[in-house]
Amino acid sequence: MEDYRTPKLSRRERQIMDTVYQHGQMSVADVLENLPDAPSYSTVRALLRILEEKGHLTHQKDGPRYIYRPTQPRHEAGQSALKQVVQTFFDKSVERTVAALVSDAEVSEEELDRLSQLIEQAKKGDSPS
Amino acid sequence: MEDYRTPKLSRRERQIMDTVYQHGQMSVADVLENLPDAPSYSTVRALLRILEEKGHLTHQKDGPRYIYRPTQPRHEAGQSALKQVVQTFFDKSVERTVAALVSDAEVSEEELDRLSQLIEQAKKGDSPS
DNA sequence: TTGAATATGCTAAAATTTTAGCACATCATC
DNA sequence: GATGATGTGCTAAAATTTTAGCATATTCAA
Repeated sequence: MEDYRTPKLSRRERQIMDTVYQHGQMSVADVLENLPDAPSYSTVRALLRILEEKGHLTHQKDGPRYIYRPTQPRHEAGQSALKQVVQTFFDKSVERTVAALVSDAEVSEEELDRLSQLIEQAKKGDSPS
Repeated sequence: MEDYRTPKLSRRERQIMDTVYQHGQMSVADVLENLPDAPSYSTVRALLRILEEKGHLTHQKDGPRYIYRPTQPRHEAGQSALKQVVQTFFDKSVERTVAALVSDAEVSEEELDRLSQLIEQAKKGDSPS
């Protein structure tokens, strides 16, 4: 599946994809509300149609209205987005990236504990190649 | 400073900013080489000029040519980009984000150790609010 | 010091993106 | 089963982005 962050989407298209990923699924009205510099209803519909044509969204009917969802699973798109950031800003280093994440403050003591556990698990569980 | 990932940059502009952040600083020719679907030399120059106008890049002369650098420090832009991804794909949870990072595999045993240390330091060092 | 190579400055056309609006469908309710 | 509210389908104009090209400056080496 194509990463929607590859440079094939326009500004508005990307905005919309981000919102939809964040919310899981959305009606046209939902998207409109969550869009910066909100354009018109028509506009949003047009963009959603285009994104569906390109294969990034699907919709299903919910009574009278369409509900849109991403076609690519969220965790997959997330991995891909993350990878991009790691590559662009952190020299492909997971370590540096985590450092940035925990230095951002607002990470509680508890969360740090859970992070420790997380990493311990990773040490055991994963393929020790 | 404005985040260059806010929806104010066009597709090409964002491509260029990413490359420049990744490389630190670049000449026009450098950028051209590193751009997907490479356009013409003129095109790249035009885009760089625009990005400079918008305040995202500066240039200095290196002999005959211009060398471009981001105006916003890399670590700052990185934080900001990271934040966006965390928000969009990981419910604003640092924990989930780190989980995704270490589950991507290709994280060596050693690196996991360093991550442990990193977190231990964070526990001590940071403001224990 | 002159010429070739390699830069940038600037302008305008082509292509794409973004937007709005009209026509028609569907739904809920009175 | 009319009617108002709220949907979508489709088309085309406006705005922006993306591109290329010509003119001019600078550098470097013979």
